[in-house]
Amino acid sequence: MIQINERSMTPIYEQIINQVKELIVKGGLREGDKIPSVRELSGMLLINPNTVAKSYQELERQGVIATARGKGAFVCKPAASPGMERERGEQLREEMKRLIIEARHLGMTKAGFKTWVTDEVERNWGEQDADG
Amino acid sequence: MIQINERSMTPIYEQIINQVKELIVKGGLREGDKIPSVRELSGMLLINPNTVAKSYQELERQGVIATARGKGAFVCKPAASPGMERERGEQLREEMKRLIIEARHLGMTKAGFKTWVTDEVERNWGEQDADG
DNA sequence: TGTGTGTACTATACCGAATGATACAGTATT
DNA sequence: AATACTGTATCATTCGGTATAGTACACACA
Repeated sequence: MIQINERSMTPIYEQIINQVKELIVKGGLREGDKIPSVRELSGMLLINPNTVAKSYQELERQGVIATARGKGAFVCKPAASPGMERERGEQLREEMKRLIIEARHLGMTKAGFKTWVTDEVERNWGEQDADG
Repeated sequence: MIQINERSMTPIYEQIINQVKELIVKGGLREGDKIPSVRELSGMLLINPNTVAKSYQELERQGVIATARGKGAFVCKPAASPGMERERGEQLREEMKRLIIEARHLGMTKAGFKTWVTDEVERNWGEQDADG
């Protein structure tokens, strides 16, 4: 379900965040589904509970999951606050800009880049939405 | 020319790397151009020379610039080694995957994402290339 | 012989990531 | 009431990367 790469440059708590989001997007987790408890997941991944807790707190801050003492953590319906969307939208622009510059330095052409992006979208977007 | 954001989460030496690459892509720096010396740039940015040196070493490792003792650092002609291209290509795929998943969680539609990417490409790609 | 260049090395300070352990607070079940 | 589960909070500690500081070396050029 969730796998951790010890040698990755991205910290463990971010790997958890990213993989939970990926599972949701790709249909492995649906709205209302219960995700493993802090202690469960820390036991499965052989990492510290505090690290998992940090991931869940950030996921809740982003409106991806909802947590409740004694009950557990559950997948939310997508409902990001406007402020949060602006914040993460700006970050997304910066990352895309960096990615484009990197692609140029790898020798990609503009047309090649566009088709490459299209391929990656088809591979990672998950289920179709209204205008898919 | 190059500006450092002290409060940014990205380390200074990476900011330098990214901005040098951006300058090259956007035409501010061309093949053969001399870039500021380690001590010059560290003086301009009010940072430690070792930090600039680290940036230049990574830029040289990636084949973006060439350095020579006593002469300085100069912009290279793009000639990345095949191994380097594979390494960075894989990294690019991972980043794009993460970016796509993030876009979904921000409520973008597939079509909306594609047009957004197109806009960013037009804004950041720089001069036209063969099939632009 | 100078001056400017990249490079190398050591030492230090700071911060985030991750661990370990303990305790607290709310929920559900028995 | 008791118990077991949940998320949360706090403290201490270790570890690695970032950045600074200072010094020294090797090469190029005038």
